[in-house]
Amino acid sequence: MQTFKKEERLCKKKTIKILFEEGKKFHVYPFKIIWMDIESDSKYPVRILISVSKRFFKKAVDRNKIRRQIREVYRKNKSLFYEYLSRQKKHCVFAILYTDGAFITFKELEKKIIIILQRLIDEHEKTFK
RNA sequence: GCAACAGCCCGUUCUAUCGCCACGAUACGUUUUACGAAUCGGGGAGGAAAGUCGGGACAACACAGAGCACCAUACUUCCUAACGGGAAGGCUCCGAUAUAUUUCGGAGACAGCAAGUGCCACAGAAAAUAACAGCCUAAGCUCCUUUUUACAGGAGAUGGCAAUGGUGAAAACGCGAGGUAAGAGCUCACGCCACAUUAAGGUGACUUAAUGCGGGGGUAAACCUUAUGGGUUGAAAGGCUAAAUAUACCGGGGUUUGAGGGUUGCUCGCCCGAUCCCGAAGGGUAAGCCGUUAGAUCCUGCCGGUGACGACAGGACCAGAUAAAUGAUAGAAUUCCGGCUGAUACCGGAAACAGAAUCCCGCUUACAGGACUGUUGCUUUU
RNA sequence: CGGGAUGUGGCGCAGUUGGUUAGCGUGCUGGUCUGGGGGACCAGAGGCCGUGAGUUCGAGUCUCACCAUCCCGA
Repeated sequence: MQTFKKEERLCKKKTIKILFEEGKKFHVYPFKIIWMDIESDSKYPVRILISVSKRFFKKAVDRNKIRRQIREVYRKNKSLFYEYLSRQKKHCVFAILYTDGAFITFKELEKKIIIILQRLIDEHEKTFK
């Protein structure tokens, strides 16, 4: 299912605060990923936060565009990560931050996101073995 | 037909696949409400949503009053819920055309320096009381000379004057005549300006004409004066539900002889009035609903008005998110740019400015391209 | 959403009530002292005062609009 509902987004202020204080981080240019494991009884295994800083893109239109493209790519490719987590019976939250001042094309974006999801699985395996 | 200027309006479209947000309907599950997932239906950024520069609506608190501050505005009339906005008009200045002055276009924070105070660098005698240089010394005073013995001449003191001073952004209304010892709006004619009165036109600003009185440097985006207006706060307003608890303890100060609070900033006055303020330290919560989208609303027609705009009739319901929806990809069309060409075709690239957050009316700023209207110029055809 | 501050040589800052030629420290360039470096001394360059209008005889300064940066308020 290539959906992206409210339950799949990270909305709780408290959770966000904890994530930024205690989450594990890695970089895949031009992104920065912060993730952590949580206890939850939601039917969706992952909650995600997408952020594009005002520091890199001054105009709201540009920020919206990048955020929407990231969301779109994630929506289409997330099944990989979902299947893995469902097998492990784990829940996870992560934030994906765009940390560069230039645009990249949609196809490049797609490649990067797939790399990120693969890396997340790897990191997750390392942590819980 | 082309070009320039001004005004006004629009501001990409279609298809496929996969999504997001709220609403309505249907049947289903848990079953009191409500919630959950499913299907269907129609809806989902802008002319500036931006800057947050004005003004409102709305909400809470306050609302015997007086004075002083403070802030805003500033030609007139009208429009508007209101405005620092808009319309029409007046005046001043600038540009063009013809050169009496008219016509066209543009700009103007456009009340008052003749209410007071301040400031005006350098230069210059002097930047506003008129001083200095200078000119004159008539009348009256002192001395001297000559002698026709007083009418003269000279010097001094005393007094008068604002013409001359060529510097400056700016020089004591301009210019001419009279007048005088020398001079001066001191007087007069013409002209400029200010004020007052009257008459005519205009709702009015104002215009034209006459009479009277008068002479004034500039600067209020200098202080200020005058007139008018202004209660404070701001959706983080405010209301409700849920959850959670502790005015702990310590230090300082005040107090029924009136502390403290409210009343706009202050003073007076008025009202309430018995645990009140400050510091330090600590405990709990920080989740959701209403406000929140039907309104100074939008569309069409017609009428009134020079116009901004208003009245009437009919129709429509048109975003409501909240770590924040309104999208992504692919293809096609349309427009523009570049390459190539005699021209099409073809290839490549681009599609402006920009994203609602309580709502509305303005202003300002950004903007690819296009449509319409008007004026002016050139050209072609009839 | 509301309120406020700042913008001046490369960098950090002064600049009064509009006035003649916009200063200071540091850095830069050249020279002198030294055998050389450091250091000291001397000289010099470098500014349309964030941008654009307006008021004024004359704006870094006054007024308006815009741009950028920063801060405060739950």
